[in-house]
Amino acid sequence: MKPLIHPAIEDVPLAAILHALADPVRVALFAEIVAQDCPRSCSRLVSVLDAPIPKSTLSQHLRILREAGLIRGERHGVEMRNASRCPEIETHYPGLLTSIVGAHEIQMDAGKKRASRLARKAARA
Amino acid sequence: MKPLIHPAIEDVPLAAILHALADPVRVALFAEIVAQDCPRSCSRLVSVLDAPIPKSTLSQHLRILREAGLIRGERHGVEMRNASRCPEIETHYPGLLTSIVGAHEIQMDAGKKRASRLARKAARA
DNA sequence: TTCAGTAGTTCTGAATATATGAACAATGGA
DNA sequence: TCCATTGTTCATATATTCAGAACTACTGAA
Repeated sequence: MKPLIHPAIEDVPLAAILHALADPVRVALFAEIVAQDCPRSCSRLVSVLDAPIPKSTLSQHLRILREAGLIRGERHGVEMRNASRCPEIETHYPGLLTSIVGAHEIQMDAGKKRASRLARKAARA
Repeated sequence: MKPLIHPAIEDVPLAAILHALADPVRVALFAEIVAQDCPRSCSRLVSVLDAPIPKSTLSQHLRILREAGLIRGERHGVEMRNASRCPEIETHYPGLLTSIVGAHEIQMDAGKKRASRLARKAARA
């Protein structure tokens, strides 16, 4: 089992941070980790996703978030706990993560509204 | 010559916006377009990049920015003028682009400082 | 009108990245 | 020890991206 990589924020190119969050699954995972104050295990994280994903894929996604400096992972026995590194990043790139997570929530809300509009329309027909 | 695609912001997934900006060349292009108040032609844009890139690559990068709703392109005679769509996006995702462009500038400054530190070190040796 | 030059675009194959099933490693009980 | 649980790594099929070559579209000059 290879040791986990946690780069210093100043060593992470902005492109890597944006790339890590430029994936619907990964923003959702990150937003959940940020929202909860206690670290989340991988298996608990899957449950917040719309569609279930294979665990190998989840593992890769979390590695990308980790190596982009966005989360910190710690192995506790058999499970892996994932915590956000927001405060560190906030000092280096003020407002960046807040606005991205905010945009993600705006998008989720818009999606819900669209879905319920479609549902009402279907119910009338 | 295919017509240019300019999607409505609400139809662009957040992932597409972040993906478009998750590339060093594309953020640099976008930051330049945002910084200038008058639209920039493709050829003028190349000059702001550190390394010159082939025009086919530039064309693809600008298409990605366009289809992510970030810029608006207009053909004027033989040239293509690229303008930012920041105001529209700002109303939909407040603060998003400001903080990303801001982060890009922070990164550029850090890069410059690092370079001049290395230069001084080399001069001493 | 034809030609040459300029500014971008599209096509295409090679290089690169991503997703996932299968095999594997690590830990904690029974 | 054996098994269940959690997650990682490997192999490979699939998808994306880059950049050279060929192309389109427009302009001005002859």
